[in-house]
Amino acid sequence: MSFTIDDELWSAVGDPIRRRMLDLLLTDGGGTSTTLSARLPVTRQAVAKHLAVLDRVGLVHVTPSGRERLYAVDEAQLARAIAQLSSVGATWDARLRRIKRIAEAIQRNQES
Amino acid sequence: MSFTIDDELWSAVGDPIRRRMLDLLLTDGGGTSTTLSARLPVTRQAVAKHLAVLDRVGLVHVTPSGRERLYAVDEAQLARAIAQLSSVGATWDARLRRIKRIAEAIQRNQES
DNA sequence: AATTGGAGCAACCAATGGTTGCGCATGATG
DNA sequence: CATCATGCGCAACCATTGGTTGCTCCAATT
Repeated sequence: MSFTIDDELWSAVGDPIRRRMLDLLLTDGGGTSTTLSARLPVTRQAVAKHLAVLDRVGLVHVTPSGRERLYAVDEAQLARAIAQLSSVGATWDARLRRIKRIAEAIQRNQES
Repeated sequence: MSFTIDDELWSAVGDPIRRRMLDLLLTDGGGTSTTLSARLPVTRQAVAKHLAVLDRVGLVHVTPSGRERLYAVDEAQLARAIAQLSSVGATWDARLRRIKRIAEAIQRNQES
């Protein structure tokens, strides 16, 4: 039980386009809806919507500069998202291992 | 670039309900749409649709038994999904660390 | 044979990710 | 200074998806 995970955060990084956006923002150190859309297979408007989602969950923050709106990754929040990802992965991993252990125990029992 | 990630697999585990379903299937060792829906905040039909999604990407498999259809987690496929999760996490983590390193280097430069 | 209960199917609804088209404001250019 | 052009936001619209209800069907139990 007890999903320590923040569903909003997860679903924010659940979208493949948003993951690529985070990737671009990380490697380029920032970007606008226009610059991002130039490197993605979707329109500027779609990118803007995604940026709004990422902004809502705090994964990016924006700094207006003239007529541009420059977005950059919030590193602390991304770190939290990463932690939650690996947390769920670890949980499942542990369960899989437990199942395997039990299965092996049963097999040992049957052999004896 | 090169997203080694299988978007279908990711988006399958991207849904919070489906994650909880996988969780239940893992802990209980299997279940049907009816038994799962009893422990989830959605209807049997919704669960059935989710099971169809999980089945399509191979995260679960079904064994008909009488009038029931028993679903269980495909451990190998789940293991692959976990690997991809942690892979993306590791990538981002590395990028964050690199950024931090660069930032520190700059700061050291400015101090000198 | 009648009843019960699990599962599938269809219609429908809301939210989301995508598009196009437009207007607006601000920075660059003559 | 006037004009051009560009970056952005807003609105309407469409397709897909996750959810519901209502029904039928089929197999197990009694």
